[in-house]
Amino acid sequence: MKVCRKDGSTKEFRFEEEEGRAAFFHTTSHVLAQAVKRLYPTTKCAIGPSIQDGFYYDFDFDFDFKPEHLICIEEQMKVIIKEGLSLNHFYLTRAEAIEAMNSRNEPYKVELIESLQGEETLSFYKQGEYVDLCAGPHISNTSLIKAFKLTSVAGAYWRGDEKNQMLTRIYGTAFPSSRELEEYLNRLEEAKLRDHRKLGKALELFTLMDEGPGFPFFLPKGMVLKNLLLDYWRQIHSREGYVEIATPMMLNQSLWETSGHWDHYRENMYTTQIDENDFAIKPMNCPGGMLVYKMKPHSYRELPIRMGELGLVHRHEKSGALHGLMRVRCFTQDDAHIFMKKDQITDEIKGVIRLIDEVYKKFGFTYHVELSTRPSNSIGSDSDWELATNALQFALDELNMTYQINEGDGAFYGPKIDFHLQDSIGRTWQCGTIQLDFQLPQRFEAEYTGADGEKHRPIMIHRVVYGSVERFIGILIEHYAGKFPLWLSPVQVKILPISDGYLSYAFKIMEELKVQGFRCEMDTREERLGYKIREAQLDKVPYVLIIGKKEEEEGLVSVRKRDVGDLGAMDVDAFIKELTEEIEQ
RNA sequence: GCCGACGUGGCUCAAUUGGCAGAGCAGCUGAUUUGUAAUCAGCAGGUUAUCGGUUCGAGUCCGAUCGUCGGCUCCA
Repeated sequence: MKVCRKDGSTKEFRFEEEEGRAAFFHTTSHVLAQAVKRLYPTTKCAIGPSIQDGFYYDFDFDFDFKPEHLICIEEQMKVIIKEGLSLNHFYLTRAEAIEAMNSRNEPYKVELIESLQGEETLSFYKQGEYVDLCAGPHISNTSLIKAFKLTSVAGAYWRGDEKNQMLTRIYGTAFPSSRELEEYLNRLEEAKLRDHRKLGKALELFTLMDEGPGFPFFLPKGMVLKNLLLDYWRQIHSREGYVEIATPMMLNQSLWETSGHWDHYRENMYTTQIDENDFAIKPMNCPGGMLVYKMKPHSYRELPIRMGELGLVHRHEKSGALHGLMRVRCFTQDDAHIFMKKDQITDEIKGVIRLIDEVYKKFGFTYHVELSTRPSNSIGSDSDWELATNALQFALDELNMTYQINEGDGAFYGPKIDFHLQDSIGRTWQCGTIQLDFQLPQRFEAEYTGADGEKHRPIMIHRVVYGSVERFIGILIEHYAGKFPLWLSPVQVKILPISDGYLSYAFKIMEELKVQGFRCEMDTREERLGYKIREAQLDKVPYVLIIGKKEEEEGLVSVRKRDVGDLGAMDVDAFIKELTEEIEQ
C-alpha cells in the first residue's frame, strides 16, 4: 500500500512494516473521527494516534457517550471506507491553521497549534470533507482499510494531565483483510486465557478478596511458588556477596521525616499510632536499611556492603490503579541497598545489571530498559543528579545495553534504570530497577572512614531484581500460561493409582520421590483413570504416574508428561533421573 | 481518584415487557474397583455485593456505598 508522508513523498509499504502499519492505523483513526463528525457534528476532536496494535481517538462529546454508539460509528466508518476517499496532504501557515480550526469549532486543535512553537507551517491531511492537523504519514486511500473494529471506550485526560478535562477515548484496530482481524481477535481471546487473575484462582495460587482490596492472599500452592523464587533469590545473592537483613514493618514518623518520605510520599503511606506516638507502615525498605548501616562505624575496607532485604511494603495506591498481582497495596520487594565509594559506582551498577539479566534469562523473558531522569518533585542538588544520571548511563553504555530515556520519571531521591516485562496481552510492567541515591546518605549522615583516616559519605544504590515478588509471579503465570517449568511447579508429580488395590505400592513410590525432594501428590479417590488424568492436566502438573496391576507386578511406574502424553513404563530410578536432568537444564 | 461497563450458589453461566431464582461443573451420600482428558443415581447448596427508594410485586427500575473489569493519572 502507498503511504503519503508529511514531506510530500510517497513510498510503498507492507502492513507488516512498522511505518506502513502505523500509517494504516492512523488513517483508520481519521476515518473514525470523520464518522464521529458526520454523526455528531458538535463533537470536538482532540488527538488520534496509532498505537501498538491499533489506534485511538480522543473526543469531547456534548452528550453522554455510551458504548452502544460504537455500532453507529462503525457503520458510518464503513460508508467512508466504501467512498474510497483519497488522503491529501497540505500545509497552512500558523494563522491559517488557527483560522481553519476555529471555523470548524475545534478548540483542542487550536490549543495544539498554539503549543507547536517554532513551526511556521503546519501539516494537515484531508479526506473528503474531513480535515485534521496531523504530521502523518497516512495511507493513500480509505478503501485500503478492509477490516476494522472499535474495541473499547475509556476516559482519558486531555494532554494526559489529571487536572484537565476528561475526554472520551475510543480504541480500535484495523487490518488489510478480515482474516487478519479475525486472527488478531482470536489471539487476544487466547491471551486472556493466560490472565494471571484467572489462572491464579483456577490453580489455587492466590486470591483477592473484597475484604482487602489490593492485599493479595497467597494459597498453599502459591506459597510454594513464592518460596521457590525466594530460595533461588537467596542462592544467587549469597553467591554475589549480599548479606540479608529484615527491618520492621513500621517505624516512627520522625524517621520518615528524616528520609524525606514524609514530605514526598505521605499520601501513599498508611499511618498508625503507638502509645500516642505517630508511626508509619513502611512503603520502602531503605530507611530501615540505613539505620542498620548506621548502627556501627564502617571502614572503607568493608565497602561495598551489599545488604539485601525481602521487605513487605505497603502503599496506598488509588483504587482505580489496582490490577491483580501486578498492582497491589502490599508487596514483597526483593530489595538490596549497596553502600559504596564513588569509585565503585560503575562496577556495582554493572554487577546488578548482569544479575538482573541472568535472572530474566533464566525465565526466558525478553525485556526492555529505560533510564528515568529527574522528576519535578525531587530532592538534592543539580550536580548530584547529574553525577548520578551520568553514572547510570555510563554503566548501560559500557555493557552495550539498548535503552530509552524516560524524562522526569525517576524516584524523588535519584535517577533509575528500569527493567520492563510484558504480560500476556502486551502491557508492560516495571519489574527490576536500579536507583542511585546521594540524598539518603546525606540526610542520615551516613559515613565511613577512608584510607586517609577522614570521614567520607558513602553512596547508595537501591535495587530490586524481581521488583515486586507478587508482580513477578503475575508475569510468570502469564508467561508460562500456568505451565511452570518443573523446578517451579508447586506439584511436580501426581500419582494416580488405578484402584484401591494398588495404594500401598503407590505410597511406596511417593515416599521414594519425596525422599529425593520432589513435590508429589496422590489422587486416592475411587474415580476412573481418565477422570483423574483430566484433573491433573487441568492443574497443569508436569508429570503424572499411573500405578496399576502391571506396574506393581513389574516394579515400574507408567509416566505421562504434560503436553507430551504417555511415555510408557520405567523404573523409579529412571524416572528420578529424568526429573533431575530436566531440573538441572 | 477520574471516565465507562459490570456484580446471580465454591466455579462458569441462565432467568421474555418488573410476575414462583434455574442449569452444568465442583461438594456430600450411595452404587461402580475402574488403564491415559469427564461412570451412574440421589442430596444439599441463594437475604441475586451492601444499604435505601419506586411498585400490589424488584435479580430486573432509581439513588448511594463497596468491589471487579477496560482505560486515564500514578507506580514495583
